[in-house]
Amino acid sequence: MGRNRTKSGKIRLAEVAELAGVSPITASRFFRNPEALSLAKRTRVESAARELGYVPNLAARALASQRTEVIGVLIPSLTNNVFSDVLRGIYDASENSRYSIQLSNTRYSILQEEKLLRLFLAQKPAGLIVTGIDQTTESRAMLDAADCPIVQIMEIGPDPIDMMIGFSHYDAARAAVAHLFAQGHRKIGFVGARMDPRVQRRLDGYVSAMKDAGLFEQRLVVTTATPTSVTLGGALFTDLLTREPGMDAVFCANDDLALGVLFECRRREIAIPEQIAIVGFNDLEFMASAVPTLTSVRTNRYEMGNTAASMLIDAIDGRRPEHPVLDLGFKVIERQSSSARRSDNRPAVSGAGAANKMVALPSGHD
Amino acid sequence: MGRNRTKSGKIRLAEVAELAGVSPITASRFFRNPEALSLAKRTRVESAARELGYVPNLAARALASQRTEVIGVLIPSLTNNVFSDVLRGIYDASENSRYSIQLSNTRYSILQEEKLLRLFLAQKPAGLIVTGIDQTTESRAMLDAADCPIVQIMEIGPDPIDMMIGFSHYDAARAAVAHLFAQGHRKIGFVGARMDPRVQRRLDGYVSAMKDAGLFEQRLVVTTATPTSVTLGGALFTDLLTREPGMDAVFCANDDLALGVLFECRRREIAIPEQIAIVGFNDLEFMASAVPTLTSVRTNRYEMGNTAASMLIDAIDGRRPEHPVLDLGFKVIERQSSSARRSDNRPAVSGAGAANKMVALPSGHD
DNA sequence: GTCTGTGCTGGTAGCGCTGTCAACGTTCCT
DNA sequence: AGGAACGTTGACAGCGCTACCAGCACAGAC
Repeated sequence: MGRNRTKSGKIRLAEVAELAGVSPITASRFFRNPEALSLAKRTRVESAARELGYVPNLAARALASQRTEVIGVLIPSLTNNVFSDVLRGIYDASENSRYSIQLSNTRYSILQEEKLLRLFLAQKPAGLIVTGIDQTTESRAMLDAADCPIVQIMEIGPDPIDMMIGFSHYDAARAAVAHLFAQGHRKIGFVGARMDPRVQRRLDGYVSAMKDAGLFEQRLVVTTATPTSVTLGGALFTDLLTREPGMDAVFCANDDLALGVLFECRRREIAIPEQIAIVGFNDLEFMASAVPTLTSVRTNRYEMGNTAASMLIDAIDGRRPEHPVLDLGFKVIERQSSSARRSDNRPAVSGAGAANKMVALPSGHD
Repeated sequence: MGRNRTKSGKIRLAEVAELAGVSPITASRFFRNPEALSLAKRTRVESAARELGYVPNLAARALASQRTEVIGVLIPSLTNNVFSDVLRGIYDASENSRYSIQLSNTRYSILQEEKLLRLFLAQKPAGLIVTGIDQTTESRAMLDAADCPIVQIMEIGPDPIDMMIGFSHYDAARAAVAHLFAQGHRKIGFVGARMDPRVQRRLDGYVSAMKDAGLFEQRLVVTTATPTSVTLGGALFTDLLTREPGMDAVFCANDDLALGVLFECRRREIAIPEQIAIVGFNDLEFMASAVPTLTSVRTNRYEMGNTAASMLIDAIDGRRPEHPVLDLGFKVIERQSSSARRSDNRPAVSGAGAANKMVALPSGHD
């Protein structure tokens, strides 16, 4: 056996076929569509492959079949822990499939995204996951013309390219503000960093809610293009406080900023929520643990990535979902930092997040 | 032109060659080793490729050349933000090279690692980045036999497979404990989660430092196999406090735990650092922003990933580094949470981390 | 003038696999 | 009995690229 090995010493499909006593093409079929083989040959090929430790050569397969088993993923940031949750979901879903993930970082640039898209598309990916709904016209054209399934993640909007999974950042922000209104807050500040399209839509949601209540003032909004950080949260909050000392609540575009605000309040001995209420966004793990515990808008990041990859793989395999657009919703998780009145002025010793009251549920339009 | 396009409509090398008026093989050389062409042909091929928008077919290239331009990366976790920094470094370094990254998650299982390694190696990667120095015997054998450069990251140790970049977690932990000793602390607790090999070595460093000082007691150590979180930090600290109420400092195996301890202290109204000092590990961004600011051991995660990928790419291209083992060291960043006496009993309003005093520098053995 | 070496170029022959289509045997129907 | 239908199998011909080696022109050495 193995008398005609490839020079690299690797086992080829031909060797497996020879050992199994079938033609190479039959052995090939075993790996792609085992049901097409008779039970006898199937077991023969299987044991031959196992015995020889055969691993298919993906390059040869890709070349011959004119398609790859690669799912391209375009995300804007590797730093942001929001995306690490999404990615984990994607990788988990891909793990038991035959598809592998090819990840690229657009760095929040739609031009960079366009460039990467061109590169990806040239390699004929099996599927594509792209972030958001803001692409260049050129990118959009390429995606529309692509002959593979595509999922847009992180948010939902009109006119999907193919499939779409996310939630309405606009509605989520409105819900957060509505929650603060319900607690009696009126002068609600907005703190935002990076200002990518999704943060922008959170700002839009905030603005619309404030305007609806006749409470909007431009000086209540502080934003920057700088990437987010805890420290930045403190700095932006300081800005906001200078502009509007009478502020009674802050809605932060993400949880890092909210933590920064919390610490800054502590530095300034501002009582939370008595003097200032805080609401964050994303509901990262630490929010339930902070003192006081921090209210946040929970988003289903892992599920988003996981479902996106599952839907994509199903679509690649010809099982298109009934509903190509999936709204995963959000929840306002109400905690101490925004409760109308604290039951006890000193923090509870009992531990964090004992009772996370949920306020607004699933989501969006409809 | 294009009279013999491939059916998929894609431009092939042959088309480029035809337009440039050279043979396909010459055009091929242009992309692999442009210096080998005469200037005239080089410019002709270049403009032909640009004009046609040629993108090479990587599958065909891989099949013909018997090697891929893929760098395999094996990391134990996608959740842990320590790895997101490392990954960012890796992706950044790969971005301007012709290599692409293939990422897989071992989930802290060396058996899973072995399985993934087998898969990777079968595709003849151009290079490999693996986490840590604890592989199965089988994995080790495969890696030793692999005919591509390999970099081990996150820590350094004896007997590198090929290249290695990281720092001594053992020494870093000893330095953290030494810093606490220097501040006058004696009953120093250890809080650790997940207990992967690197956390284990931090514990070992802590134990040895404590034993050297004759201060080690088993009940000062609280660990769990549970993945780390801020909330867990509070819970483990609570445990520790029950066992040893007289404790005057805690060394946390990572910053999330440290933040959890900080919040738990706040809940219990334990003054930091007067009653208990805190030292974390990794120096994540929020440590400088917390109130009080938190001492931590700074590790060069981005640089580790970035340098690892750069070294690897250089090695693939035949430029092996002078020193295959690189110790990136660490720094104990001393902040309020472990200062011997606070200049002012109330936290400074001025903002965080104004003066990060560095204590122990670079590192390890030398 | 012949020979050797160097720089550049091209022809040939695959890399390992799969798409396509034809062919076979068997069953079931008319 | 003849034929259609199905399930199963195999032969052939590439996929687009590169390794290998041969060949050419030219320069310098003898």
